[in-house]
Amino acid sequence: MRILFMGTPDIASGCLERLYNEGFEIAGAVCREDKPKGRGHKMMAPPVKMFAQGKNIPVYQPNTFKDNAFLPVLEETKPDIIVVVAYGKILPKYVLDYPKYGCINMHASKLPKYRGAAPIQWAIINGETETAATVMKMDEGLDTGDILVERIIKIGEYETAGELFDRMMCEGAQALCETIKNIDKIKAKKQEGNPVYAPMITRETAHIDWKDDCGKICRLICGMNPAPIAYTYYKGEAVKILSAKKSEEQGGVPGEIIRVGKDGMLVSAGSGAVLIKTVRFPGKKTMEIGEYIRGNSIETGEVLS
RNA sequence: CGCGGGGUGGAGCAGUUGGUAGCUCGUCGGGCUCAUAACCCGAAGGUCGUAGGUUCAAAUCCUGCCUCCGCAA
Repeated sequence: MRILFMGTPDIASGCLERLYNEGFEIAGAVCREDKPKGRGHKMMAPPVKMFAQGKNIPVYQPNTFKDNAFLPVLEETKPDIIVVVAYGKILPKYVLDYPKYGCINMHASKLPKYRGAAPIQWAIINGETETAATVMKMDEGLDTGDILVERIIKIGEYETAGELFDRMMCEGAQALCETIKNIDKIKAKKQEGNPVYAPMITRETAHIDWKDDCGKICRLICGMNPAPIAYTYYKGEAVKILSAKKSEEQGGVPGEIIRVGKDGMLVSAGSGAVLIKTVRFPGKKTMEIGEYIRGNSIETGEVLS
């Protein structure tokens, strides 16, 4: 079984690593092109490329699939199956049809919920108590393929997107292994239920609306961690909030800082309040509120926006 | 050449008209208290990132280097 792997970010790299360690034959790794990233805008190779290069797996970074542009790679690698994890581009039909076993995709949600770019984050933001690592047979739609393997994952109350990502990577990789090993026996199931889309997370998604319920705000904070990080404005400066707990305390207008102590900063919400524990002020590193107030001050009564 | 901030006792910070290094917390000792992460008294602990330069004198001005971080993508 020759596998052509397609994926770009960490979660894809983790799955590729697992497949590699399981001994599957990886004919090649396809990922998006290098992009200028980080401080100084240096060109950075995506995680999948980094891993593949370390294992001497051929890396392909096509800029387009139009007009059979990818055909030479398919003919060169001759995959029996293509495994896709967070690749970031739509595959045209000629690619989907090329391998004997078609293309399978690991998607980080319990389909048909959270089809799209940011399933993990939205599952957390919306307060789902469980999600899944789902492997489906790809078709031409966006995450609309028939389900092959589904591994349910419980979501903890204050679980961050980062934590869920890690577990998703494990379960997802496991699901992929199961699928590939039993590809002949597995019966695909149609997705059942109403689809829900998980659009890309933008900067605005991470902006806290203090008129929301305290529980929702906390979920947003968890769902936006470790990226892009939920934020609010304190005296005109964007302050990122890494962690917080909900509180039943009432008082003040939404966004008003009720009190500040070493256990955190209590901020009034639309209903209830939020005890902010970890923050990052502009130019500063991430700090617990208790640490921050030793050398800096936060004024009670200010209203965050 | 994307923009920007910082490296000062264990932690977070102050300290630019250059001239004895300070604050909050923590730590250690003691006291108070039924008791405490609370309070009071006291103590220890800093080559001010590094290499040079200017100067009678530099944490503070100039230059190179190392290094950490934030934003934007």
